Amino acid sequence: MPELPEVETVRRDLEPFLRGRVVRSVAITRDRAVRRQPHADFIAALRGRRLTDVRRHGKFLIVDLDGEDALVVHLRMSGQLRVARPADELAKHTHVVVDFDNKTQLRFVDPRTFGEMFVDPLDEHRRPNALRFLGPDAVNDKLSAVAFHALLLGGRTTATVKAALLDQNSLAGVGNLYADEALFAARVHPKRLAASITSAEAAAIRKELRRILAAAIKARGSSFNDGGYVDAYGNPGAFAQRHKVYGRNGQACPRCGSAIEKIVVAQRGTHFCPSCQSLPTVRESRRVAR
DNA sequence: CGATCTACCTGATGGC
DNA sequence: TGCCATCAGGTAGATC
Repeated sequence: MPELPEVETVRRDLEPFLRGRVVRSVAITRDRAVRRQPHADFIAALRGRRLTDVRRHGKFLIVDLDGEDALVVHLRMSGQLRVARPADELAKHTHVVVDFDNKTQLRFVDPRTFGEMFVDPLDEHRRPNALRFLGPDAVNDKLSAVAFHALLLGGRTTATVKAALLDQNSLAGVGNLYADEALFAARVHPKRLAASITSAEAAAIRKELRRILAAAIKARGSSFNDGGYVDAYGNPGAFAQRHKVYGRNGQACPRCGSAIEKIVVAQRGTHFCPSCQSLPTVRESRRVAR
């Protein structure tokens, strides 16, 4: 499932490929792939436009058009953006094909159809209107430790720290996998109340999160056998083998040897080490018991 | 208001 | 072997 490192890898693949290209035609073969606007509007907004840049905010890709709007893409669970030539075999679940002026194509492939594309106006900060709700990007250098702590607290009362990390309105880009890995590295229990996180703990979570995201980008993301995430050329990333807890329930904790457990937190499968991630206080345990 | 629940999907997996 | 039930997961929108 693409999260920040995977989307960033795709962005880096696509930038040299898309920059300067002019859209010749657009074909939508699955209605749901473009659902925020009429298909005709989407196609008309793209045809004849030149692509000037490829950016990312959280898990959203933003492809700038020459003007005041952008093509926005979210891969959700199973979406892929693939570069291709017109003669290349069409993969199953290909829902959108964009043809360019140099006989190349960008293809949107998405088995679970949760992903989507849309064209959206940019505001004065060149942010798409629909992405105004997003918090700062998780790898934004300007996000200080103090600001990060404030984001985690965020007026929350009963929400867990894991829920806070997953909240894209607070912090953009962290999904289930990297939330688990960061909390393990920072030795913070996923069920801890966000409101109880100290500044020292927040600093540790921020530091580990940034370290892990950077390492995952360097490894070109996390891929699984389910064929979910691959880069723009169809190649898997190499970071999954370095996961410490995600998908490793029952295995030995690499730090203390205890068995990794899988529980449900914030309605998500959550992996953690019960002995070396600080336990919630008794009072917190009672609050988040259900 | 914050927090939680549900819908949206399909491929993979497990049980019988 | 085949069939069915279950699960996974990000976000929007509804509900608590």
